[in-house]
Amino acid sequence: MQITVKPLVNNTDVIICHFAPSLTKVNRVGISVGTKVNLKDFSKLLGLSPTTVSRALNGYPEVNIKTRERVEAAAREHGYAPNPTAKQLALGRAMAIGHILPITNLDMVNPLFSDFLAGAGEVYSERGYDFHISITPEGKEAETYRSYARHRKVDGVIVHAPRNDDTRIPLLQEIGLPFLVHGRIDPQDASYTWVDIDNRRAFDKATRYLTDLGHRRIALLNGKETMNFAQRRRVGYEDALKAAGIAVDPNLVFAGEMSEPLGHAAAVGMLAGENPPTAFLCSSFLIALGVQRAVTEAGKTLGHDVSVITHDDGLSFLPNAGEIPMFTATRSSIREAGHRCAEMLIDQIEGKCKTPAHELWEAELVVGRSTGPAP
Amino acid sequence: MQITVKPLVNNTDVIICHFAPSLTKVNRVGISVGTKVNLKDFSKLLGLSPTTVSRALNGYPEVNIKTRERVEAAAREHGYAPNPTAKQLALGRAMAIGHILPITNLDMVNPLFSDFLAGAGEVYSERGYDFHISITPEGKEAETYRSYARHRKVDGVIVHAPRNDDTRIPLLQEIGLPFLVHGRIDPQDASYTWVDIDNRRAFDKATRYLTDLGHRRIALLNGKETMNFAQRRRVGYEDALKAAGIAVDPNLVFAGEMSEPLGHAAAVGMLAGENPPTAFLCSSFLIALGVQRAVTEAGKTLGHDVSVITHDDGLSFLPNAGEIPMFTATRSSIREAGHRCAEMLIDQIEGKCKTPAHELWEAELVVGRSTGPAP
DNA sequence: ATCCCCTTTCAAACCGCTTTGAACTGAGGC
DNA sequence: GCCTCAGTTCAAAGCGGTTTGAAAGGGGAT
Repeated sequence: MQITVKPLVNNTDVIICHFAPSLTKVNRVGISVGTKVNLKDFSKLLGLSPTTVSRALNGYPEVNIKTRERVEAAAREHGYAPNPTAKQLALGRAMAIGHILPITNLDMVNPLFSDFLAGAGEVYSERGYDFHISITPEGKEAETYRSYARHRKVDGVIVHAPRNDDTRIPLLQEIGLPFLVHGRIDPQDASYTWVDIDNRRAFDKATRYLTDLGHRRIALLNGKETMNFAQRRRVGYEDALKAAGIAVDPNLVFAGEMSEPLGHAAAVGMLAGENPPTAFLCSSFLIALGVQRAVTEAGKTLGHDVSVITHDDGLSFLPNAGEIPMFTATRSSIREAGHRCAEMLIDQIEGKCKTPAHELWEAELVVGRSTGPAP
Repeated sequence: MQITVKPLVNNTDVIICHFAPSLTKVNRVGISVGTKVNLKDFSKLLGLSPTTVSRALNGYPEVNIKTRERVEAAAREHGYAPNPTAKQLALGRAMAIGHILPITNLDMVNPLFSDFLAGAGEVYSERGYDFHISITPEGKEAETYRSYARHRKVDGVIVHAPRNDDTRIPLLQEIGLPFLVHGRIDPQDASYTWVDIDNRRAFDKATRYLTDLGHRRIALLNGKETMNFAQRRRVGYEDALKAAGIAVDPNLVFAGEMSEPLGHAAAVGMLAGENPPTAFLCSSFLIALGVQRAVTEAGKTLGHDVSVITHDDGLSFLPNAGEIPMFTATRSSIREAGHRCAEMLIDQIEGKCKTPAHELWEAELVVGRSTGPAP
C-alpha cells in the first residue's frame, strides 16, 4: 500500500491512492498476444520459403502473381505484418523522423509545437513514418544526434526554433544526418534545407498598413531577439517606419517572453507613459490578448482609439476566424508549416527532391476589427 | 528548379523557392559518420569476444573488474555504444513509450498536450526512454495498438483524453500492452491504472467559494460532455448549487469547444440575457480570457461586478502567477501530471510498483483578483 | 532429345546485439 | 600430483527480417 501526498496550499485534503486487485488478462481466441507470427512460421504455413514471402510482400517483380496473391491473402487473414524493428535492423532505415527538443527550449516551443506536430503528424501517418521525440538534457544534444545518426534510429530530424548561435545545424551537417530547419538563421545561408516565413516582410507590411492609416506612434511587442525571427521582425518594423519618415522610439519597442501577462504589462506601461502609442504590433497572439486587456482596462476601444496587429500562427485553440476576425493579423498557419516540413524532409530522405531546398512563405495580412484610422 | 506557390489572399506576392548547389559533406577525422563501430569490430579491437564485451558493458558480474574497466574506457574513447535497434530486437524491450493520438482528438488535446509532453519528457530522458508518437487515422487505432504490442515497438502507452465511449481501454486490456490513462472514465473502475484530478470536487469547491461570496446566478462554461472530466465538473457545480439551495438554470450552462472566442460568445449571450449571471465558472483558461473580454466590453469590472473562476492547467504559456494571480482558479499543473504519468507507467513496466495503481489529485483553489462579493 | 533462357523458388549470409552452454584458466584441498 | 571448483572467457544460436547467388522448373527453338 502506497500513499502519495501532493502538497496542498491551505486545506487538509489528502490524496487518495489505492491499488486494486491485479487485472486478469483477457485474451481473445485467434490473434492474441502470445501468438508471435514471424516470417519463418508464416512462410512454413504457406509452404514457401521466407525469401519468397518477403519478396511477395515487398512488391518484388520476380514472384509469380498467383503466389503473391496467395501470400497477401494469407497475410491479411492471419494478421501477419513484418516486425518493424527487424526490418529496421536489416534495412538500415528507421521509418521515423526525430524531433529533438532541448529542455530549455521546451517552454519556448510549447504553444506552437503541438500545432506543428499535428500538421507533421498527418504526413508521417500517411507516408508510414513514426514520430520520435527526444527531450535531451541541455548540452547533451550533440550526443543524441550522433547516436541517432550512427544507429539510424531516425532517418532525419526537424530542428525547431533555431537560435542565433545554434550549434545544431553545423553539427548535423558534420555528421550527415538529413535534417530540415523550421526557421533559419542567416537568410543568406543556403547550405541547408529550411522552411520559414518572411518575417521581415510580414512586419514591414503590417507596419505600413498602420502608417497608411495615419499612425505615427507604433509600438512593437516582440519575442526575445535570441530567436532569429524576432530580429527580422524588428527589421521589418524599422524599415517600414523609415519609409514613412518616422524615427524608431526605443521606448516603444519591447522584447521578451511571448505571454499574455507580459503583453499586458508592456502595454499598460506604454499607455501610461507620455506620448503613448496609438497602435501595437505584436509578435504573438497571446501578447495581443494582453494588449487588448490593457486597452479595454484603460477605457479605450480596440480598433478605434488603439489599433493592434498581431502575428497569428493560426493556432487551433486560439482561432482568429470569422468573416471579419477579431484581430488584424499577419497570418501563417504553423500547422501547415508542420505539414510541409514533414513532406519536404521525407522527400529529401527518399531522394525525391534536390537538397538543400528552401521555402519562404509569405504571411497574409488579414484585416480584422482591431485596426482603424489613427485618432 | 521548382517553384512552390502558396495561395495568397489579395496580393501578388510570389513564393520564393530556390535550390542551392548541393552541400559538400564535411566529416571529421576520428569518429565520423562512416565508421560504424559494431560490437564485433569493437571487441576484436580489444582482443576480447563480443560476449565478454557485452557483459562488461551491461554490468554482469561474471567479468573481471580489470577487464570491465578496460572495456569501459575503450568504449568512451572510441565512442562505442550498442545499437538500440539491435538491442531491441534481441531483448524484446523497446525502451520507448508510445502516445497514440487519434487525428480527431488532436485539436482537443492540443494546448494541453505540449505541456504534458514536457513533463513526461523529463522522466523519459532521465530513465532512458524515448517518446514515440503515432498520429493514427481515425478508426485505425486498434490496428496501431496491436502492432505496437505484437512487435514490442513500445513498452507501454499513455492514453490521452479518454472519452465516455472510449474503446482504447478494453482494447489495451485485451492485448495486454501496459498502459496508463491520463483521466479516467468510470470513477469506480479500478481495473486499469490512471492519474486524474478530482474534477467533481474542484468544481464543487469553486462553486461553493462563489456561493459563499453571495453569488446566486453562477454560469458554467464547460467543455464538451463527451470528455468525461466535463461531466464530473458539471456534477460538482450542481452539487454545490444544491447545497446552497440554488436551482440549476440550464440557460447558465454551456458546453462546447474550449476556446477564447467561444467563451466570449457564451458570456456575451448570457450577460445580455435577462437576469444575467454575476459569476462564471470556466473549464479552461482560454474560456476565461473570452469571458474577461466580454465583461470588460460590457463596461463591467472583473472581480467587482462580475466574478470569474477558471480551471487552470498551469500551462507555461498562459501563466496565472504572481503574488495575487489574475484569476481565481482551481489549479493543477498538467506538466506535473505528465511527469507523474510517465513515472508511474515506467515503474509499472519495470515491475517496480503494483498494478493497477491510481492517483487522484486535488486541485488547489487559488484566490486571485477575478472574484469578489456578489454585487 | 538437347540446349538455352527466363521465370520462380530457395538456402545461406547478414544486420548488431544478447544469452546459453561449454571450455578454458588457475588456485586450493586432499 | 590430481581433482574440484569458482572465476573468466568464448563459440554459436537466437531475435525477425532482407538480399545475394545458386538451383530448380518449364517452355520454345534447334
